[in-house]
Amino acid sequence: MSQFLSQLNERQQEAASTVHGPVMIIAGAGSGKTRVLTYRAAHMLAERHAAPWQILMLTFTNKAAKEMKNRIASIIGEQVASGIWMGTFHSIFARILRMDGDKLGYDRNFSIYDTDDQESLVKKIMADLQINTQQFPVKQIMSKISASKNRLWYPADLDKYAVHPADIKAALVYKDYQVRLKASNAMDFDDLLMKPIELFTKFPDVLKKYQNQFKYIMIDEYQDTNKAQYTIAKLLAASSRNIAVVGDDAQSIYSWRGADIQNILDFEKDYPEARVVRLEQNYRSTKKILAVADSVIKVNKEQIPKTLWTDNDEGDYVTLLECDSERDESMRIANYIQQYKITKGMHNKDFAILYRTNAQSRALEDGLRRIAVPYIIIGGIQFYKRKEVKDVLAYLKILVNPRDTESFRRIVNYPARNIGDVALSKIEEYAHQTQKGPAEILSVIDMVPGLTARQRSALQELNRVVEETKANLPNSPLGLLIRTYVEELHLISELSQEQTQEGRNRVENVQELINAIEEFSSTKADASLEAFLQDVSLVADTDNLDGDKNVVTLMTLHAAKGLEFPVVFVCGLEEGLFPFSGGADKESNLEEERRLCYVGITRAEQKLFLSHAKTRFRFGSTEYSVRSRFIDEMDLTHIKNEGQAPVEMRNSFASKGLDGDALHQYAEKDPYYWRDEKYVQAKGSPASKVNKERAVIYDDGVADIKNGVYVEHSKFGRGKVTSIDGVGDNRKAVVFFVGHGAKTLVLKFANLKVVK
DNA sequence: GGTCCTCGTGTTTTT
DNA sequence: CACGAGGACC
Repeated sequence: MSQFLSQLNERQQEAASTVHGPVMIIAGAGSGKTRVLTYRAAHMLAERHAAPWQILMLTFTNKAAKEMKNRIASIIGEQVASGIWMGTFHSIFARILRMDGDKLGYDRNFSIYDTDDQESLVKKIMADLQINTQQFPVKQIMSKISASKNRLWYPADLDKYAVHPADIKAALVYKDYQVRLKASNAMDFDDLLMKPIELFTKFPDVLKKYQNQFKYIMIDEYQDTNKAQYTIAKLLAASSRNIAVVGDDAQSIYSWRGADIQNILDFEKDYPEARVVRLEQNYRSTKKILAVADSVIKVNKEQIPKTLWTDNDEGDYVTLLECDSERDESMRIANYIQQYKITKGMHNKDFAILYRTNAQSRALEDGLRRIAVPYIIIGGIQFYKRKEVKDVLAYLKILVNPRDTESFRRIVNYPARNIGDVALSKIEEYAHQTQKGPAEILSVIDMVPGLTARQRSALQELNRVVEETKANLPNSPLGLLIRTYVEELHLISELSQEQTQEGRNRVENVQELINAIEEFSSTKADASLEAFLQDVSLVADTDNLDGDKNVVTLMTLHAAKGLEFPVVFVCGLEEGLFPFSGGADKESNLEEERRLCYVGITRAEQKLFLSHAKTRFRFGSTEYSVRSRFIDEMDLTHIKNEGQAPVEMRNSFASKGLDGDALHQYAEKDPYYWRDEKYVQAKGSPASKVNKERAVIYDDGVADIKNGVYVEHSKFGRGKVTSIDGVGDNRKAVVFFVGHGAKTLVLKFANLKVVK
């Protein structure tokens, strides 16, 4: 047994050293499952059971993959670790499809359609098929198609099992949808899982090739796999049977995306010889936090019984906050953060605020801004989904995949070229007739009947730029090439015409995208444009969470899975919101909500806060809410109910350094101010803005400077802050220095240090 | 074919 | 309330 396995407990060792045959690791929250997986891989490599490329590790998020790769690298070295096939199901199988997808009739440069692309395509199909979108909403049809694919159903299956008129329509659309995707040389997210199965079933030799290569398979978060993922794993592991899965049925929270908890419950049926290891010692949380988590989860009927225990301290009580409104909730959370920083010496990055829906973040942000606590929001609107970014990406996609109709449609009239629906359909018609992609028609645009001279010349110019860029693609630095491309397309000048903050942000986002390309091309082994496009199609916001920044983290409970923080706030514990109900709530949905609650609680290491608001602004009006049943299910002996906020605090908005009205005035004048990262960048933190919407507000040092705090100035020495005012770059403090008297200092320049 | 405006609608969670 | 889609007008 490798030396380093001694760093694991007995159960963990068993899981990590059982290399051959099927293994199921039931790993409770905080029981060190990532540790086990990484040590298991390291052990296999160190003992020469396997070469790196024979190991396939599938994770749920890119972030998890990255982290594991780093950890393995730190144990046995970068060189070896980088050879492991590690990534999300989607990214690994996209890679495989790029190599072998040609057998299914796809070009290796296939596009990956995101939800927007899907929607626009489905909409078009429904219009062509004359299906009423009032009666059958596009979103509904889309989700039926997606659900079918996750179940590995083809259009005929959906039709056969239809129980609702919408199912029949969906089957019709689905059929056409697949035809058009293929014609566009494109796949959607679901295809990335479904097509490999098709590939493996139709071409047994291809399956054999990968079976021979991947001698050892490990799957993280197995409870969240869907039918398609399950099937892929089963196919690949069929000959070696060296498959190790890690999961926790109590943390299954993705059934709405087709995840089937049965996959983990039935593992032993599929692999009767499986070794089952249970990891029940929690290293993360205090006894009280675990007890509360346990009291919630045990209400669920459907679960594998298990006892999670810990050697950690008893810990502090869990604090329950009864708030008047979401505004009150945010203020009290912010105040606790401030208080913990001062009295317990904690840092911003030690806190996480978790909520059920993204919409809740607004109010919470307000609370943090009032007392100048820097934060980052994970999720929300994603960088790669922004219009201006998608436009540029669409221009890039038509370079490598000229058959991509959605991308073509997106860019053909942006910037304006006088191409409307009429002209577009003429082009598409011609493309269809000549069996070509729409972007390929550009070079023979004169052949398309019925276009005006103005339209022709605009498209010829577009063609010139596209062809030129294509010609230079193989032998120019990618970043520079794209920069020129964007320049020649006048994309930036188009955006700069808007003299608004919004417009300036857009320009910045485009620049940032180009920076991302440059970074990609200088760091990746496969630095091709195709690889880049594939990569960005599959990134999520959560992937970019970096622990380096000292800021409070705000995110949904879903996004929090797999993470941990010293102090966690789970807020909005109200009936209807959490558990969330969209009308009829079935018991199984409720159980999933409860698991989500369990996930939230178990993110906390030392201290957990729970909160609910008695009134909440929803659907445009203030509604009364009843506190969540989850609170009532909890073991109250570990919970301290703080009740309502003390009266003085409820009235003390103005004394927190920033007056409410002033804040709103400022926000109105410049709504993007708060989301502007430039301020932080000026302070010497040049982090990439990619995926970081609504990011950091203040540099941390500035946030700590408050009334009454002692500070050190390079020239005046020590002083005491007597008042403070303003926001951002204009934030000023009056500081009384011994021997110098009171000075008004602009914090941005003064470079004050807080004296502890 | 573009733009402006109004009206309507909808808000779960994401690879 | 905030945003988008679609309609009317230029």
